[in-house]
Amino acid sequence: MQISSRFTIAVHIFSCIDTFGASEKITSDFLASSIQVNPVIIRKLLGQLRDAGLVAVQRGTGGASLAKPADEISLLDIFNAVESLESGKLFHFHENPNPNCPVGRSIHPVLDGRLDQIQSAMEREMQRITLADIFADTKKYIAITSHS
Amino acid sequence: MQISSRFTIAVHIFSCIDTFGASEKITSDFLASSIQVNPVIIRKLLGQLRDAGLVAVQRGTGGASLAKPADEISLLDIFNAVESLESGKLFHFHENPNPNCPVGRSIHPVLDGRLDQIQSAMEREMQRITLADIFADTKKYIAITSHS
DNA sequence: TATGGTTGTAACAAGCGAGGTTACAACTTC
DNA sequence: GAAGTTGTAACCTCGCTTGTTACAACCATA
Repeated sequence: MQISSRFTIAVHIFSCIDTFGASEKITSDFLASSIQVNPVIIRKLLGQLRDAGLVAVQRGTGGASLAKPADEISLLDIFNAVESLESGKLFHFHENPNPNCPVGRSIHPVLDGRLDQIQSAMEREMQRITLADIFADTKKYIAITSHS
Repeated sequence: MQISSRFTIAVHIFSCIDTFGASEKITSDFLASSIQVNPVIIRKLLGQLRDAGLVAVQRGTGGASLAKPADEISLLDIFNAVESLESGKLFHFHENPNPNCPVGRSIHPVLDGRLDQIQSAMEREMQRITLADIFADTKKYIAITSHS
């Protein structure tokens, strides 16, 4: 099962805030047209990002902005905000291994640490990448492809 | 979205083969009772593991066994065998970013590499762990908890 | 060759989460 | 109050996971 597109959509939202935030009001409708999904999807996502302390959203008047400097928001922060994993675990373990079987008893103690180890490797990599990196790359890409 | 339990079930299957393979015939019914899931689930999984060249399954007479030495089967091999990701990608990207928006155009080129980088970190960790490691840990755990 | 245990697979169902959509109350500025 | 926006409820569809029954194909052995 793939990780849901909420994650890439969230990054897209941040890139829009950075690119257009100075000149335009970043509403859910504006974002919806860049991302091409329903505005309500965006609002729900912005709600998750707000609850995680990553964005500020203006009620009534409208508009989203960063709640922190870009280099203090990592991809892991975003991932954890929008991808609420069951009890924080990336891997879904089968529920009822047979406790009367030696292997059934041992599978959890043996595997749990390994699964954490794998998940940690992924999280470490996500933590190393911040929005500052993404914004820099986006600026570079837009500059290269626009001065034609 | 969590990774499906097929992965942990598959590892459980291998542990049973290693622990009981010498003394018992490892049928889908036997495995089903240790894992406590339906035998048909096991047969489908064994089919995927067989197609990936990881196990050998006897038709008619029944029984599963390793198709390779344990230290030549990594958790990544198992993961790829049972968790068929859409086009091999861990992250589901939103389908239609707006090509008329600078950010919509750049989000793919900017993010794709980063996502691959994260997925690679996870895969590298999975590749480092082989069934030989799991089997050794299982033996250790069973030994410790059985001589009471 | 007939029997019994087993695998492979089809067919279906229930449950869950993702993603979509409409609708509307609550809010804020003008 | 009007206009634009957010927050949220309610509902839908779709696909995937997991579970289940059923049965043909298979193979060793009696």
